[in-house]
Amino acid sequence: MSANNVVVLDFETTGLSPDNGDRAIEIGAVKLVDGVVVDSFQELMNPGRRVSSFIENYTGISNQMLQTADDCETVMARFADFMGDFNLVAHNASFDKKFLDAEFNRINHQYSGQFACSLLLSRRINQDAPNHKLGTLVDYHQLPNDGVFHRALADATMTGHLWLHQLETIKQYKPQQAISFEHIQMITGMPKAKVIAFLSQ
DNA sequence: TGCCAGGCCCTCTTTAGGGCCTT
Repeated sequence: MSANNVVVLDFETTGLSPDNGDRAIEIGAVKLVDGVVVDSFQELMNPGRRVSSFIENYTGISNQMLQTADDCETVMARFADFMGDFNLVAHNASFDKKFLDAEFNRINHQYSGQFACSLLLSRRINQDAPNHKLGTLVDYHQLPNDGVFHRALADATMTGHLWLHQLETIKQYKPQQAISFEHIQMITGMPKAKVIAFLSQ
């Protein structure tokens, strides 16, 4: 499957670990088909308990905003319809996958898409970046943004731009080759030190 | 009461420790 056809997603959550009782409070996503945004998704969801002041300040999502939101199960069912069987991209995908799996488990939903991680890809193909935080990479690559950070759709949209930029970077090394999703996963799974040499072959 | 994430990756490594990322 082409790496240009993916759903790029981002969660805002009550904390770092669903194993510690944390829940999703917002999901945002963009659907890329042939490298173009054809659809987007953003919904707040009520986790059934108050979020900390740290999370309110970090995300700008207040307890008041969540009071009127649908519950997580309702929103995640709608998101399941949105993402379908698309492959998935996230920045530090291990984090978003943990929450996607935990929330989908609650509604007994299975999905077939595979995850790719723009953070791990950046560490391999942009070793000169100051660091690999999403905000830093948006500045470093001069990617489009509206100045909003730590909201789900804004972060998912910026990650989408980063992903497409990364595909272009790989194409410079492999101009004759169609870049597949499996190709990205292979590169990401390679030892970091060997990646540039591999791309230059 | 006291606890509080986890996978990746580098190095002063592998019988380990700590920084980077995500909220």
